[in-house]
Amino acid sequence: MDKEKENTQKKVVTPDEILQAALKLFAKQGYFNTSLTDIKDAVGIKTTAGIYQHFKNKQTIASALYGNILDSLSISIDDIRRRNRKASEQLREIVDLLFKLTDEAPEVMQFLMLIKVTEFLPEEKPLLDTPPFIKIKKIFQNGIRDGEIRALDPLLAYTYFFGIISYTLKMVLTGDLDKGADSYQAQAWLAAWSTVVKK
Amino acid sequence: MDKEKENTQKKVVTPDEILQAALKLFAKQGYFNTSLTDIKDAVGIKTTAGIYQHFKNKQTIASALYGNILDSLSISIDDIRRRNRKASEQLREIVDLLFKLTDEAPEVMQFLMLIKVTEFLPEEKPLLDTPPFIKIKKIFQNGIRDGEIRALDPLLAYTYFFGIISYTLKMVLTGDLDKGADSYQAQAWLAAWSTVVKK
DNA sequence: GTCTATATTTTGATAGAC
DNA sequence: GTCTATCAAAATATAGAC
Repeated sequence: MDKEKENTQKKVVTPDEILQAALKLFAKQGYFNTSLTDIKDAVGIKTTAGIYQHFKNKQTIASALYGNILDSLSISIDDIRRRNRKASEQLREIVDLLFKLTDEAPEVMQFLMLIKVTEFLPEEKPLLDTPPFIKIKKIFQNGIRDGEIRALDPLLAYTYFFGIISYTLKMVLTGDLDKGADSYQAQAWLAAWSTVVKK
Repeated sequence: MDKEKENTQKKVVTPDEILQAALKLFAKQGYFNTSLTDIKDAVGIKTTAGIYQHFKNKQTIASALYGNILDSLSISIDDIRRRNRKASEQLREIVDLLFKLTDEAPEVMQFLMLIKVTEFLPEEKPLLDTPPFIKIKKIFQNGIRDGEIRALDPLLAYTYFFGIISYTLKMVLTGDLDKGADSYQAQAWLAAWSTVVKK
């Protein structure tokens, strides 16, 4: 019995606590392996009924999480694009952000990169059609237009570049690569950038 | 009612029919979104009881599928390694195989690349610890030893190379890239190989 | 706004007739 | 070896007391 709030009565729970707990559980064991009972245990209330005060159902929790993560990412990318002009600089900062997130908020990155969201949120847009990724694709378009990136289908440039970046992060998240993401960042950037740079 | 075998009585079903139907359903809608009822409908028997004649439970079906796919892949890779000496040639043929499979047996590739198998088969080894992928990693080790591939951690070589290949295939499987996989093969190979080749 | 208690539904799974 | 019939378990979800 190493539960923190054992037998205390009427613990008060906020929507954000629920989201945090759900994120951890979804990242660790997947959406379908996580029941509302698991979530209620994690936030320390006695029944699942408390959850329904804040969220309509389990899907809504996942949807809110997905939305929050994409919003936050979108804002970061806006900021990066504002502060940098060259595609190489923008991509470098995005890579920096993703590697940092992998070390500091792995659950967020698991949700973003490992989990197939459309499997439990069929209403949601596929990842590539969401604002942050639309913006990233735009960076490749501009990079090609400006001659920084070699002439090829922008979507393929995106694919090669993020193939390397996201597979590296995936290997870190799964533990197949056993050091922190930051250990691999410099090399991965070089490898990824070299696939698209105009020489 | 466009069901083929409507109202015929006592349809006989083989284990392989069940596996094929399950593979399609798992690939299309995911393991957890696929019930035994879905599978029984797909194979055209009247109740789920018939399935239990051939498989102990739902997990066993997925496990058999996973095993079959890995076995088949392993055999193909053995064959490729036997017929080719250089790492570049071996990898080229493996890439060829994977792109062909993506066009000709997309469900198999979905199972292999898009589905997080450990989520519903917790007993199974992670993909990278299975024979076919152990052999692929070996190819990178040998390539480095022989000076064909530049000196770097073999697992990173694997990561960069297959980052590009598998992300490209993933984009095809999800429909984000809208032509057949074979349209992208030559370019993807060049991009992937260039990240590891010794120049 | 959390609690007790319960309803509802779905799904995985089995027993025994044919 | 498929069928009918049924079970058991688990999970989502709700009603109403406090």
